[in-house]
Amino acid sequence: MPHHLVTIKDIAKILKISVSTVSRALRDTYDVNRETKEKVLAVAAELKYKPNFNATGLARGSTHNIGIILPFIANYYFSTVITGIQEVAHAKGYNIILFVTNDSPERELSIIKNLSFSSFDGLLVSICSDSAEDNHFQQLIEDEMPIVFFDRVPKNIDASKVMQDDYNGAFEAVEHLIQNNFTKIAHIAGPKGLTFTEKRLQGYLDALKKHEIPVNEKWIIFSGFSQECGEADTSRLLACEERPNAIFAVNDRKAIGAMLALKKQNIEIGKDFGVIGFTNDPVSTIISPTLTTMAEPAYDIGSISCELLIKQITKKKYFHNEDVVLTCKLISRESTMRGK
Amino acid sequence: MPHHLVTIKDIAKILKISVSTVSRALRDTYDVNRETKEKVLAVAAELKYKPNFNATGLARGSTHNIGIILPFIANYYFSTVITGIQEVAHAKGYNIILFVTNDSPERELSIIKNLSFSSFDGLLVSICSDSAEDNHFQQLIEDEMPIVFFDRVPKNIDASKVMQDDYNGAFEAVEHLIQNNFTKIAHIAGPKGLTFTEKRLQGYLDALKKHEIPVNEKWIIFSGFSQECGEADTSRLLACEERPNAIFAVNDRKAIGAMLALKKQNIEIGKDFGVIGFTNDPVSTIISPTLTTMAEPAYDIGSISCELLIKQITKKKYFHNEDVVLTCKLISRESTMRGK
DNA sequence: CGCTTATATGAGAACGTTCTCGAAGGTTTT
DNA sequence: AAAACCTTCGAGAACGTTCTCATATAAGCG
Repeated sequence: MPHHLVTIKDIAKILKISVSTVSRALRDTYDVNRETKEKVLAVAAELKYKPNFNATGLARGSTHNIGIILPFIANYYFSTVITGIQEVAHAKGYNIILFVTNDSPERELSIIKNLSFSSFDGLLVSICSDSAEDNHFQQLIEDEMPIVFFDRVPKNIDASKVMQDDYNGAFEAVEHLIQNNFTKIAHIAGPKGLTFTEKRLQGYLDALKKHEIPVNEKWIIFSGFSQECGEADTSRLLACEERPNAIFAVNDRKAIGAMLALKKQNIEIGKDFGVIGFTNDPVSTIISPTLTTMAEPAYDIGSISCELLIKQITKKKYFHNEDVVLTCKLISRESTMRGK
Repeated sequence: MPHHLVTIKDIAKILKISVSTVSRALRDTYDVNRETKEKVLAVAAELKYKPNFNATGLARGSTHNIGIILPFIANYYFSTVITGIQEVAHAKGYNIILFVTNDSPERELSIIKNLSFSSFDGLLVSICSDSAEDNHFQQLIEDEMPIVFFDRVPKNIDASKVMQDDYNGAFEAVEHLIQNNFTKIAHIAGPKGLTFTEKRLQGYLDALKKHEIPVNEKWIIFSGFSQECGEADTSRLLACEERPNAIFAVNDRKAIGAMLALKKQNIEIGKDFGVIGFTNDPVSTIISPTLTTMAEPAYDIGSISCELLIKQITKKKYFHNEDVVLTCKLISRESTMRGK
């Protein structure tokens, strides 16, 4: 039994009216008789009519799709963001199409170059670490593609951006360490060049400044986001002639790496050495001691980005770029409760 | 500067040839002169021509999209599967469209009911826990929608399925416990009714049988997949008058929950009590003691499912359903190395 | 009761492709 | 030199919608 898709024509034929009327009845346009509209809807429901998005896309120049471009998907933060995006997209009748860059600028570029304009109403993007290629996004924007950046946002592009309050989050995290008597604080940072790496670094620096703690350049290390990086960075830190007694890590995975390195040297975390992370990845409650962290509103980042994008898509002409900054929340756990 | 999309017509006009020729030149069909083909490709590249997928979709009845329907995305297993899918989809020029059911049968149903047939060339699906509604998938299949199920597959549907070897994985896991002198083995299972819950249970039962260990019905608990469930199940287990001394958990998250419950009662894991999980979630190396587990080939599940689907899409007529079963691998860690 | 204005509908072009058919010209066969 | 074939291309329909325009009928107005 070959599946014959139900089209608007079938409905028209059954009711002996024209396709245009059916088309109008199916949408919420008003120049159609109440009665005929109801009839059409009834038949459509009965036949299980579903619109052909290719056809509507072709005719109206709009699809039901929004694209997401991001570095990874297999990690707590991003997969939670996607969940948030998915939720509002689904509610508003949009499909989401996923593009994963693996944090590779080449892959990012290739994705954008091959992007079929006609396939998306808009784009949600979190750029990859070394995305020097701001101008490709610039090109997209000039071509009037609605776009909102989240989390990892480019510096020099005028577009809507949604992110957490990295600066104040970092500031509070460091102050929390200080308040718990950890004053020799190192910072395991993210890769250079990423806006939020810089903002978290600045928060760290300013918190030290406020409390008149001198900055030790050797205690600031830039590297990737992985647990392994955190572990390696910490080993380097512990080899310094002047050892720190606390670490503020740019994210939880690196903080976990740090804890593993500390454990290997039998340093008692939370007592002799404080560790604080960023994100509130569920692992932070599983490791022992449990990890203090700045919780990021990942789900909200996703849902708000998506709402903003849809606003931009639908209001196109009257839309002004918006920056949304969401606050983080300190979650105090064992890794910073100083005993001494 | 309003963005004027370049179409096949533009190319035709420039070269003073017909659109049909351009269309042919752009694809790999052979009845076109080598020279003209090269000219067309050159102009297309210069103008940065990109095909309009809505138009090709309409004309050919095929899109470049494959849909993924799954319960969750924010967890190690599924996000890794998606990464695998994404990789081959991207390589073969397909986009992936994501639908998350949140493990709710209603949501699953609503997604399928609203699925626009014309938007997908095929579907990759992992059903949700209580998806009694097999017949909706059955309907899709009868309507000739290419579809392959992965991981959480329905029982009574004739379709391609890709999964890990749950039965033997469970069998080996339990044997591993026995070999390490844990013989009073409980099983924290998944929700009833899911095929892989049953297969893992059967592996557990048969391993006990082989080693002539009697089954204790009270030591088999069915519940959800979360860490909290694992913790609760374990508390119940420890309250039994006859206590087990080992747990085989249906997945790592529940195993972690179990470990947390055991720690609260100061039971020494790996020595007095063995715990083994399933999946090889990265957390299993972070918790202390580290968790022994059966590693699932999540990435391969994704990539193979996707390859199978694309094969089904392209060969439609001559395609026969395939079942692919991938082996699991025991990763032995601290939680099962008995001291006594 | 003829005139304008509203309301409701239909005819048909348009969106950007693919695809079928046939024609033109060239090459080989007989 | 006629017949048969091959290669290359163009014209135009088709895919399922939306949208513009025109038209038919009904309602309101002086």
